[in-house]
Amino acid sequence: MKAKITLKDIARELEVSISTVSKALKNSEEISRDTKEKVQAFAKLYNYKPNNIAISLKNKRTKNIGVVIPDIVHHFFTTVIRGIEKYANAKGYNVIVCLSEESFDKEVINMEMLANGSIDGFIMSLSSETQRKGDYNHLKEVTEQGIPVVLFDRITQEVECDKVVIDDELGAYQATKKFIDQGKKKIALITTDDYLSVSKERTNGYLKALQESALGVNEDLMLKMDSMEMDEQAIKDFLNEQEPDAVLCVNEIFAVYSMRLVQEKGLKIPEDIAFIGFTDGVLSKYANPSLTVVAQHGEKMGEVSAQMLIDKIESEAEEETYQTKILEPTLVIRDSIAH
Amino acid sequence: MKAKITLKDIARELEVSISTVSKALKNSEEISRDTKEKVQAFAKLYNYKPNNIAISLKNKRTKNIGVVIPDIVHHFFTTVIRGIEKYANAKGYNVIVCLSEESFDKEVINMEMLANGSIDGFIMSLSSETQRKGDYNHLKEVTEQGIPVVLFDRITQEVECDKVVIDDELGAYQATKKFIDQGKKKIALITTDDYLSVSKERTNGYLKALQESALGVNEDLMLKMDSMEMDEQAIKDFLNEQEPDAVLCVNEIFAVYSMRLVQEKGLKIPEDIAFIGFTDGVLSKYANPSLTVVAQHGEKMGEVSAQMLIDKIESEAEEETYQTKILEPTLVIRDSIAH
DNA sequence: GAATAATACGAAAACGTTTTAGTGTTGACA
DNA sequence: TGTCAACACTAAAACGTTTTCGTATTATTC
Repeated sequence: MKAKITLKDIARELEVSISTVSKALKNSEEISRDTKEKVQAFAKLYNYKPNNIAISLKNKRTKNIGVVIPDIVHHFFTTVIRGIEKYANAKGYNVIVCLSEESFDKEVINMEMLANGSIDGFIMSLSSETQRKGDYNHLKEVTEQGIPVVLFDRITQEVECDKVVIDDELGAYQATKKFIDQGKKKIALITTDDYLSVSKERTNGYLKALQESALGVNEDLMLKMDSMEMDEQAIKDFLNEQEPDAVLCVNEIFAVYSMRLVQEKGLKIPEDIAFIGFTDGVLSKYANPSLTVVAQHGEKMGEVSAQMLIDKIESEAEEETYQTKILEPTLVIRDSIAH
Repeated sequence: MKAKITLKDIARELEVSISTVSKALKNSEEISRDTKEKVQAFAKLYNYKPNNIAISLKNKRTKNIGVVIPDIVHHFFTTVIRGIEKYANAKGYNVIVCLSEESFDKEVINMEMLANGSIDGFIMSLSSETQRKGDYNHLKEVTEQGIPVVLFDRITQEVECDKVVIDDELGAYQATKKFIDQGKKKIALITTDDYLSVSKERTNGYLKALQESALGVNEDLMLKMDSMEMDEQAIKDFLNEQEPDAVLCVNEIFAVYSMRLVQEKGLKIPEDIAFIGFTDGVLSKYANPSLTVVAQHGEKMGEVSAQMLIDKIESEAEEETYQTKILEPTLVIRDSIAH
């Protein structure tokens, strides 16, 4: 086991000062060619690598980004992480991932843990509990300390920071409109409670499309689930009672599960009943029939978030201007609707 | 914007020394009750939190774990991360996630980046390229520096370190045996090339079960895909030519895709042809029919890995004893086989 | 030959902690 | 009154860097 070598070790070995070693390794003009060559050769031989922690302490820059998300076993979030990781890594940053598991307390603890010097900035998506409580003091504290924050997807207007979302309302609007254009008459919505910012937006888009149409809104055709968990019985009852001919679901799982239910009843997809979900994950692609979805472009979202964050981190300026980037959703047409 | 307060600030404000402040905050016996109360009150008022970086530099402990995996948009790996995160977080550790994207070079770069002080240990699963090349020098260098490493799932015997795997051979053996017991005669295997340690193990289990049975091995019934990518045409051709009555796939995607293919041909699952896959992900659960799988218990694997790593990190002893933990796979029975 | 400039290097502070080894003051005891 | 211990605190080193400022030596100029 050979321990890491430090500047001090090199200095002692070569009988020069630490400053000389440091400068020599940086190819400073101050140091003679002879000394530089000697030091660099020695450093290379012993595989010297500067200690990141020491540099962080000196520079007050860690080159770490904290990512706090509610859940990682979720296709959308993993694609976002991938996008963040890609961009961040190319810029020499590491990504520290923390999971809030939809819990307010965990979100707070994780942020506090990271905010004490471990990271240069946060990228996060709010836990459902946080959105329900509407308590954003942990975010405000962090921004007040001058730590940049980028919120994505599950955001709030109550915190001043950069934000990245897709136009969820537009996505739901386009999907609903698609159903209307295809002559569907009983267009249902399966969603979660409105405290989730995204669910609310999506519901709005659904409502808007229906209001603009001849169909109008029928509250009975809207199923609001209490939590993110699948309540299989609730969906079953809902579909049996309402017998819609089209269903918009706020995620893939609701959609795929619903498809199986109606298929068991002998209905044909998309002739008898059509489906559109949100999130372009593996489920949608490999479902039978494959599911038409509103793609959220998670990877792009991650990249944009990382870019905004790193720009803020690296900009010397203390401008307090924040922007919200709105990405366009795309309808990915598959076999769960006519085409 | 209020900047973070340091020990020095408190010391100056209260006209005591930095050491006194440090000790007072630690409730040291050396400090008088008066002073302790004064310091602690002040610290609380100004929300003092020690700087993690400074502590890391002092202690030579970062309380960070580096996780290097090939891919994050993959259910198995995300469950492992969740397991790691859960355990690590409970122990006060943060998780830095790096993606090798199945690339040897990225794996090396990521490890080098983290090995210079950023983390206390690694948990990793090898990239396919690394396994193909068989070059593990980056791992050896790290272990030689005394940085503990835990390999999981995609491992190698060429590096001395702790390891966690599931018994892939046993899983495949049990699955194949299940088919045999159910009277299947033409049992096919769809796998990837053998350089992936897990594929090899699974193939062995499949072969072993067949050899022990009256059926024996038929090489034609084995399809080896070149890469992890789905080659849809290859699978289509294979199924058409061989017409198996049972198929074991090394992942969910191969299985779900295959199921759709045979359903389009009018075959009934599981009567005409049965399927078992690996990885208990969302796809298996929501596929139609739902897919029987060999569950890999990713979350458990993550927890065990994190536990082994943190034990090593925190054990003072310099024992050079390494263990390999083998987790038992479980067959999760669903509708893609008779039951 | 003296003043100046250029060269090559080192000392020391700084980042924010922790911790060891003092140090000065007080009170008790013989 | 001198010794010793207890108490409450401080100085300083250490972790591994970077960087500013200072300085000794040599070279250049008039």
